[in-house]
Amino acid sequence: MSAEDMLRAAVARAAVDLGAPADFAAHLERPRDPSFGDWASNAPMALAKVLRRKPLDIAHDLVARLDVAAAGVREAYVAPPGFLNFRMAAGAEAARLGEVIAAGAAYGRTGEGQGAPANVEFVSANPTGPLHVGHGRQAALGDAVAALLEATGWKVTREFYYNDAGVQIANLALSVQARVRELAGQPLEIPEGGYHGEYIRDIARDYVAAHPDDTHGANLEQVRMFAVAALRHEQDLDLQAFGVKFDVYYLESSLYDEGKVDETVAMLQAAGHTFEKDGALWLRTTDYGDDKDRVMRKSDGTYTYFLPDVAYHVTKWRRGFHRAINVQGADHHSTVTRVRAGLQALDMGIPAGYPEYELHQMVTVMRGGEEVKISKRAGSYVTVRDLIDEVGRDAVRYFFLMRKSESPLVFDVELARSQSEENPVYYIQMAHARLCGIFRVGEVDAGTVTGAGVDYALLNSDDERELVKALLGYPALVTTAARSRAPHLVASYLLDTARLVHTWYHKHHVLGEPEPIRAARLTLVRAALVVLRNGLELLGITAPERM
RNA sequence: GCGCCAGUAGCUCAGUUGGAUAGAGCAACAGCCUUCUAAGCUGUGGGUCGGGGGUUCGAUUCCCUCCUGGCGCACCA
Repeated sequence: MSAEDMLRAAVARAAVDLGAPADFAAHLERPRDPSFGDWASNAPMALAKVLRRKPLDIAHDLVARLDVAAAGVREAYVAPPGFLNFRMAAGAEAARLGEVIAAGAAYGRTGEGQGAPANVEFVSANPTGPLHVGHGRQAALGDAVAALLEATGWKVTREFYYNDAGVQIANLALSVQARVRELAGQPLEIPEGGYHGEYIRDIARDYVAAHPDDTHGANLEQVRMFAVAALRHEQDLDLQAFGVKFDVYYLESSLYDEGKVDETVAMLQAAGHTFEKDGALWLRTTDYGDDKDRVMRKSDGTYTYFLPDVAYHVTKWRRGFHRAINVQGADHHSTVTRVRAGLQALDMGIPAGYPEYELHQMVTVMRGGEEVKISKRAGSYVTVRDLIDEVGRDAVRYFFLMRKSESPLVFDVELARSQSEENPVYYIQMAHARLCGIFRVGEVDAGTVTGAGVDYALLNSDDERELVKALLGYPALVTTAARSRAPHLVASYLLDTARLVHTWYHKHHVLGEPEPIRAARLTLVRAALVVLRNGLELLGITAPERM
């Protein structure tokens, strides 16, 4: 039992003695201001109502009854308006650094998910163009959310859904065909809703080279397949450059090929939630919270996008993913209610909140102080690879993750480049590299630093105590970030912790100090390295040993 | 008009199940390199947490309402 748990239990025990309900759970927190001690509890205020007494009176009674020396508490005192503040004995908290080191790469990981399968779907770009910055944000976010779930005990599958069927792909095929014909000397006629990007011209050229027998693009199906394959390959290269790996690529077309779309329609009809109107087949999504009913099968006999979406999520459920998280742009939020409604209408026992959605706001790209309008159709573009080439993979990852997903993100390309020296990601990496330097310069084998025999009371400066507290708070941070699917909390934590490291590093030396101090500080350094490395790993950012 | 998201320091943003004097980075100003990386450190100034109600011992946090901005409201995805 950790000191924290012992302290919490002791407070609860004393509270029950004073008449609190037997199941009273004491809340402990790290006070923002160190002058309020190392731990604080609001128990007296929480108990004021049920005990019908003043918080301060309760607080004094609690302190009188508390026996917390065993938990490492040096001093327990009352602070208005009714807090209990605890100051820990010297070294009481630092004594746990050995656990951090022993856990190593596993430090911060929990078994909360119990190995249950979880599916994280992200990027899922149509194969109609290269990945742009919006996809970049989603790639960084989805990968980090997946990593957070893995760190908390889920068996994660990273999945990419290719919308390789439907109207957009037809437009793509026609656009490439138009460029092929242009190459053959015919006038350019890109269809309504077609794609104008330069990359379409490249694909057309490659197509003609690969199919000299079809210089006019007469075989539209062949053009389509060629274009989709080419763009999938491009997107793979983008993802590779970004260091994102998927376990499953799921093709929308396979849902049609395998009859899953038809099957879903039949199931919905059998469940009795459909009706026909104006020559179309509708789903009564209003039964499940939608504001209007939705067309499933258009009057021309083809399906709307939402039906394969439902069929696709049925496969997720049947593949054993009873937890599914979809990372999507907020501009798709209208699909949430619809997909869930479709799954509910199947009456197959899928929970109402399935799948979960992590929606992120848009990315605006600034270049030269002006917004770059992103339009696939107009061909105005900033690709993920452009960004990585200019700013570097680590910085791109960090910038995409440093804000909560609900906030819009402005990515000023030139700013990210010009400020690279003051970039927060370098600040964090520098903290890691500096600490590595201590082992390197001192010619100390980090593996020999385990904390054994160390006098932790020597780590008693304010800087050291703050750093120790931050390191010990890492597992709780990971748990919180995973539960709320919020990698930005990790980014923010790392920045704070790196600051503590730099401050400490500046004030305290390790090498050349008397042996007991040197040993204690080396232990602190190694524990800090473990945390920085694990945190950066979660975000998909490297932890360089020297810079 | 309806729905979702946001509004916190000059700028960009954090703020963990409601807690104490609301934080960080950048920018501004003043300092610090003979010692493990100055890509660093120390200090100073900077706020009507969009407005107004409500719940609470206590609200940036929860509820209501209004204002502003973004996104979405297809037999497109």
